[in-house]
Amino acid sequence: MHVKIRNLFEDQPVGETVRVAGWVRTRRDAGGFSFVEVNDGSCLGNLQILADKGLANYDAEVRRLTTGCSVEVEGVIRTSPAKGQAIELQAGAVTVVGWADPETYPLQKKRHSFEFLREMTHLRPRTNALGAVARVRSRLAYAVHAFFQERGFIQVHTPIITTSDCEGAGEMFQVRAMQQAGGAEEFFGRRAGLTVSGQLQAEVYALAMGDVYTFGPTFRAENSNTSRHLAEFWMIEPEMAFCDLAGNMRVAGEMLRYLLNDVLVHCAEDMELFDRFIAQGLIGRLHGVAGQEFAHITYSEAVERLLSCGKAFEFPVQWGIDLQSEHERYLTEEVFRRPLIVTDYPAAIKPFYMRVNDDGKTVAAMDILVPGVGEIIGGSQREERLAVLEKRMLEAGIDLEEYRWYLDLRRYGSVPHAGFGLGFERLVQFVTGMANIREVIPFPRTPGFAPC
RNA sequence: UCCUCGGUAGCUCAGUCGGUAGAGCAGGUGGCUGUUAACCACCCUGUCGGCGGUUCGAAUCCGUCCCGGGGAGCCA
Repeated sequence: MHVKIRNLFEDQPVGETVRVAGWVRTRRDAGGFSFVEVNDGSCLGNLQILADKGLANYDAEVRRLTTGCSVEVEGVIRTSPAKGQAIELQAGAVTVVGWADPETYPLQKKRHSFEFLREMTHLRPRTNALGAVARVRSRLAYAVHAFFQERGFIQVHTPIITTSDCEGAGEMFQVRAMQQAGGAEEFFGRRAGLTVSGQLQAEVYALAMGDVYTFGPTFRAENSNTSRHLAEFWMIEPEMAFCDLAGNMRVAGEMLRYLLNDVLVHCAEDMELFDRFIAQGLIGRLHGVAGQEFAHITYSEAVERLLSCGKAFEFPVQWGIDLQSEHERYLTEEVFRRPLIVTDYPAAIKPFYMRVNDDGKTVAAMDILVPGVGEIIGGSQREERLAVLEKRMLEAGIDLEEYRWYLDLRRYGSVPHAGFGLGFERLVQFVTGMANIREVIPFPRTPGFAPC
């Protein structure tokens, strides 16, 4: 049985015989022996293997090991006499499991650009940064479930294939069976697509189970080419019955702070890497975010502030027009310097399901903006009043009959409810400081790009 | 999709005025050393993103397409 290198670093079982398995990161030869650094993905650090000429395959194999080779090593853990590592493994046997021809293996034991690594999504997790991203992403996903499960939320698997377009959420990919290519009847009896949001279906379960959440893949067929958009991404969407906008904001803030605290504790070594090489000062900033309430202003207040700040924006600010990226960045990065919740947007620029405020002009919407990433959460209190919702849907040109099931939720036992969507990759971006969203998902899908 | 900058060796890049390309790293060979971005010596490496055009001659100028960075839109 193999031991995870992470456990060896934690337990430091000096004198014990152990077996590890992983991939060679680098080899250095000394007189009569070699240092082989092995990484098994369990942690950022490599285990230094001491392999001397007494090994049967020393000249034939050990001295030919290069970056990328896979090995099994059995030996005794010792305290390391040299600086750089606390323990090392004195090899009793080194088995080469798989070679990696250095003439053709693309990864070198030096830094590569992320653009270059993106050309090989199948090899890039073998690098320090992408491996760290994978571990942090996994931990964050775990913490998301922990947060909601600890609070009694029920996870709902909303459909991947859907026939309802969550209006305003973006362009849909169409789903068709191959056999219908000739124009035969739709497989599902009507047009279907990949989900752009699980919200509408989450509302169904919220109005039965109370507090629910979804955490699944989401698809947008937009021709977006930016560092923060993907055609396939993962989204977390809690939906809470008997909850208003204030409750929605509270849960969103608590969740983000919980996630940051969790990852700072459990991914400390990986976070150090990001802090040092990806985004200087990252850990300090995240601690700051995790330790205080988020700032909050209404859309109208935001407009006033932008109008009176004296700063010249490329796009003019005017009540009724959606905030531009430059406005959002100015507010969260320069004015407040922390996550900012903007609420109560004009009804005209928001989707039909958001609850109309008493002023009749705004809706109980909220966006959470975060320095460096921008919008990380979008949500709202939902319109629970049947008549108001029907009016909004008609104005939006939506066929009420198609959404009969959605309206039924307001027709029978309607309650105030609210929810939001958290872009999981944007969360990972914010936490790791990675500049491009294509680096925080294992296999990014963007227009013209989906290699494996 | 729009604006803008880029694409040269396996990687990161230089390449002047249009005259057919070179530096570090990587790789190979040898040496040295409890090494750790190891070190020293020598050697190898090119569809200059694709296609077309201008020219005696194009990495260099023009057109077009593809891909990438930055910004914008759409949003999470």
